[in-house]
Amino acid sequence: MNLPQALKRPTLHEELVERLRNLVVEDALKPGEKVPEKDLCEAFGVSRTPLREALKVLASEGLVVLQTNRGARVAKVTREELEKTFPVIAVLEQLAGEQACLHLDNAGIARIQKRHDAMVKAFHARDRKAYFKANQDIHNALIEGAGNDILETHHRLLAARVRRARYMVNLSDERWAQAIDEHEQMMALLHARDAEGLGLLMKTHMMNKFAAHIRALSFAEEDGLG
Amino acid sequence: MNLPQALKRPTLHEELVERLRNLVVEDALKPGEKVPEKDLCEAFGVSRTPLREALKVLASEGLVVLQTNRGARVAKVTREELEKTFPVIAVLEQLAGEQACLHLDNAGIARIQKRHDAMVKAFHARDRKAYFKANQDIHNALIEGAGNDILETHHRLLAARVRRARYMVNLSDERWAQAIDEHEQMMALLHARDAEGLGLLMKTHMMNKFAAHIRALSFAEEDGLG
DNA sequence: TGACGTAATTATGAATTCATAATTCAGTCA
DNA sequence: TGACTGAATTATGAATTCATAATTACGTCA
Repeated sequence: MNLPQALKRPTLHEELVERLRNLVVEDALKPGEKVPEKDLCEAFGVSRTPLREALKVLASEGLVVLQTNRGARVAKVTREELEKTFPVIAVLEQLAGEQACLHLDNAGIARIQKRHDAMVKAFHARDRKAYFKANQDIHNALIEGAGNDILETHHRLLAARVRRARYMVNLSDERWAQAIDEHEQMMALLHARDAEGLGLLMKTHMMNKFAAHIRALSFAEEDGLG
Repeated sequence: MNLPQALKRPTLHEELVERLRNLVVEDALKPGEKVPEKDLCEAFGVSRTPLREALKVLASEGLVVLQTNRGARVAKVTREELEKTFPVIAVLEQLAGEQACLHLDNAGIARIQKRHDAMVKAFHARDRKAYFKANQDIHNALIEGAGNDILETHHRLLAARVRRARYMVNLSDERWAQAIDEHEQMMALLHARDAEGLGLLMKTHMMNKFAAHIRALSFAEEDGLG
């Protein structure tokens, strides 16, 4: 029998970690900006203690940077950091791809296929927002499909740090088409349950994504937006 | 010019994270045990506030588990968790091996060779403790050699969670000899700067290590020590 | 006018306090 | 004796307070 774990009520600091993380990822708190402790306390209606606890956790995740006696700032996502983060995400996705092939049942694969179809539809409709969302869903589903929560946790931590950057670049039509093509191949390999193949493809897919981002970032920097 | 980053004095909670982490990794606080908030406050001579902040961080690292209104316990390292953690460490080491080949200069490789020699010496002297330390040093040096602090951070987080388990198993003579052999090959590939080769070997090396641990753990469980 | 030094203000780290949930323990009754 | 009840104790989460570092505002002098 599967007894429910001693039920877990949330504490303030846990909720705050969630909500602050969202503020950062959704760009309500911008990189480099100070995290206004007092204002946030008022906004959330809590005292400083749980909020500060939450900030410590976010700092350990790398989403904010703490400066002694000078409070917290939202971490900047530098190009250098992207260059270090993407390869790590890539190998985690590779592992996820391999494991997903082994662990997912047919129903699980069908669910991913559905999302894939939605993504292709968004591509043809040139709906970038829907595409982005579906894409994210697929990757998350594959990670989940690996059935390894340690892998999932670390992937999530890393993905959170670059997600903001990923919202900002609007990929070129070429890259977009290429990405769709890669995803088609991924689905084929998943259906064939070619673990090694899917792993390798997911890694290169991620590195291609990365290269596109760096390129886009270069243009942005030239335009003085970096 | 390379300006020093706004110099960073440590805060109490940061020091406490360090010291508590050590207590857990070095097995002074045992898995499943309650973390005695009050005692630790007295021992460290601090109030509960910074200590609790530190516990939140450790919880986000997975070293302790928080239960609402029931305090913190040292996380148990179950076999299931080992089974999920090792593959992730393995792919991170693979990446590290690849990158280290590309980034390390000759001096860096020489430093690792020195540690390797020390490890081989400890092996011949059958000094398990010295071997374990040298082994750890080598792996850490290779990770560092990759020159990717994101990779390093996540490797450290994962390694911390299994280190305790790794202290406990005493590897068989066969496995020990095999490990030495694998390390000899690693050095050869590093000198040859065969990035792909070293990456693959480090991955399988880690998975072999893992298999040996699981075997040892099985015997321990049969002996009723699990 | 503008750079410098100093006082006032604010923000931060950490200790303390407070309300409440969990645990312990004594007492009761079957 | 042993399971149950409820009061006493303790531990925990969160608010508040306090000391000090950082920042801002202001006044002085070149």
